[in-house]
Amino acid sequence: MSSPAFHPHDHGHCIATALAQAEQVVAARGLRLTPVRRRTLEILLERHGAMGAYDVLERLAEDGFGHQPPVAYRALDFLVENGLAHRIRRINAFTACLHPGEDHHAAFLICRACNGVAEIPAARLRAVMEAGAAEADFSIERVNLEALGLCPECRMAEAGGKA
Amino acid sequence: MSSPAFHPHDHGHCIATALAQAEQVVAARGLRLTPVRRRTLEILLERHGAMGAYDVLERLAEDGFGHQPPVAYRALDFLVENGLAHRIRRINAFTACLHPGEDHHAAFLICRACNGVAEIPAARLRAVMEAGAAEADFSIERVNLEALGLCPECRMAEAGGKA
DNA sequence: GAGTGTAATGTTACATAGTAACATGTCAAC
DNA sequence: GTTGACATGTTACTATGTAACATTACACTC
Repeated sequence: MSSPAFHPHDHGHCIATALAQAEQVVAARGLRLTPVRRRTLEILLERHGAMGAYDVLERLAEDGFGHQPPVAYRALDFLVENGLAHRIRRINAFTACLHPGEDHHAAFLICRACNGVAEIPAARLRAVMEAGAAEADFSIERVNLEALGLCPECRMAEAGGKA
Repeated sequence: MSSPAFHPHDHGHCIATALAQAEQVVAARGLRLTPVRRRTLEILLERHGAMGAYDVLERLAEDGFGHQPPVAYRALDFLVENGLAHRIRRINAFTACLHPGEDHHAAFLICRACNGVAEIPAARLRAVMEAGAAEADFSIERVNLEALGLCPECRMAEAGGKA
């Protein structure tokens, strides 16, 4: 299953795996997964949702880290640059990457109700995009592939109206 | 050619066509292309680039319209909702739609150097995205498909370094 | 052609998101 | 034990986006 985000699963396993992989990726690049960075990743991993930088910052502050925006942005940028997290422009938020190190291109399904984010493989999407770009003689460096909608749970809730 | 943005062309024609089509679309929906809205569209159409809301606002203010952010955001939102313009999240900007009324799904090629934006057809991209979403039982409502990179001109300029 | 309802425009005031610049701290290597 | 590089922290600010409400324009009715 490519996107467990919207289905029940052993989430502790998600976290452990992702953290372990993160350690590897970072070590392999001769970088350091410092306390702030690690904690930031953990915060993102706690749920399959997107979090705004300021929400992350609040959590970091509670844990004794700095209280100012750059603290969060620096850690988040580090994670994004190293493929350990993704930035979701559509909602100005960040989400942990579930399979880092695979140098994948991901696309995102964003639930507008619960803010959940599922990551789906985007190799084909990327290829199609490249083809379109080639026609315009445009060279792609990065892509943002994001869809907004409703996850199964929230769709049921909306349709049923059984609050 | 699907994306004239990065190639020489009769730009006056672009503008005239888009404005005429805008009139039609709006009329067909029983809405009004008021002065602010029309002027906002013209401003966007002046170039095949993306403009921030505050840049648009500045231009509107010069022309005697309101000076406050909601003035620009309302006009821009109106245009986006009616398919006359697109919002490019990646760079927090807006761009005129070159073929409104076709109820198309567009993807965007954004030049990071000159801020130019080309619109490419995204029917296939959308279909691929839908397929991925279906696997996760996710229902898509809107998509953002954006690529950042270099347009032909800017790539030449960068490569050559012949300033 | 005065009155009324609705949509559009305008304003103030604020909320949220992101960054530049610089001071301080940490730590490995020499 | 000093140096250099990187990481963390701060202040202060810029940029982007909205909520709430006052005012105006306009179509429609009587």
